[in-house]
Amino acid sequence: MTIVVHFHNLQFNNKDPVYIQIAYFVKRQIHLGFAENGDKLPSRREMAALLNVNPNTVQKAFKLMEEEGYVHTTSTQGSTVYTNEAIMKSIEEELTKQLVDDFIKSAKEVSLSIDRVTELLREQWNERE
Amino acid sequence: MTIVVHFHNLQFNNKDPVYIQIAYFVKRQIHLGFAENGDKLPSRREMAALLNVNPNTVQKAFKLMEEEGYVHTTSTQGSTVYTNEAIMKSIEEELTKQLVDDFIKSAKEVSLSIDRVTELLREQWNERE
DNA sequence: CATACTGTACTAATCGAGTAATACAGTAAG
DNA sequence: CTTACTGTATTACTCGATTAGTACAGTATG
Repeated sequence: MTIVVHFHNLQFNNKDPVYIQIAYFVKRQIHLGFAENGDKLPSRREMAALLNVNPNTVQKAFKLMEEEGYVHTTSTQGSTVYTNEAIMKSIEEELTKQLVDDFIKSAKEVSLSIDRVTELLREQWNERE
Repeated sequence: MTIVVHFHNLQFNNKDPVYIQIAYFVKRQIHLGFAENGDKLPSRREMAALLNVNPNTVQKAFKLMEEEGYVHTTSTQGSTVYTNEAIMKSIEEELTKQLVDDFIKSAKEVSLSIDRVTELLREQWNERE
C-alpha cells in the first residue's frame, strides 16, 4: 500500500516564502516520523491545487527538497520521500543543533552567560498560552 | 564634557539592512553601558561619511531609533542618547527575554523538550572557534 | 496512436525593501 | 546678513526575491 504524505494541516504564515514553507513542512514531517522513506508526494499540479498556489511555486519547493536530499523524483512517477540514517541525522542537525547554535551566537552577542540563559529558559518555557 | 558615542568598531554584515545594523549597534552600546543618557551622536552627514553610506540610510536608522525611544533629536543640536529605567528595561527585554522566547517557539516547533534543549546548550556553548 | 498524466525550462510580471539624489526649512555663530 | 551647520521630506532608482504564465518533452495506459 502506498502511503501518501498529505498536507491538510499545512497553513502558511505570511512572512516566509511559500516554497520555503512547503519544504520545511515536509522536512518536519520526516523529522517527526510522519513521513517515511518511499512515501509518495502529490504531483506538482495536484499540490498546487491543494494549496492554492502556482504550480511553479510548488516546483521550486520540490527543487529545493531534492537538492537537500530528502525527496527523489522520476520524470513520470512523481516524487517520493527519501530518507536513510544520514538524511535523518542531517535533518536532526539542522532542526536542533543548528537552531541551538544560532541561538547561542545571538545570546553571546548580547553578553548572556550560559547560566543566565538556562535560567531564562526555565522561566519562560511554560509561559506561553 | 560631552561624551560622543563612536562607531569605529561597527562593522557591517551583508545580510541585514544597514540602517537596522546601525540602530542595533546603538542599542547594544546602551545595553552594555557603553552609551549613556545624554551622550551625543554624530550628525546624519558625519555618520554617513564615517560609515561610508548614504545620509538617508543613516537618517532611516535615526528615525527607527527615535521611534524605539532611546534616541532624542532636536532640529539644530542633533541627536543624543536617551535612557531611563523603563528604556533600559525594554531593551533588556528585547535583547534577552524576546530572544529566548523566539528560540523557545522554534524549539517547540520541532518538538524539543526543555531538558533536551538545556543539554544541547551545555554541549554546544563552548564549542565555537 | 491518442489521451492524460508526469516533470521541467524559460520568460515575464509583480512587488517590496533598501538605498540614493535632491531640495527645503530652520538656527547658531561670525 | 551670510555661512555653515543642523534635521527632514519627497521622489526616484535599483535590485533581488517571489510568484506566475506558458510551452515543451517524456511516458504510462487504454
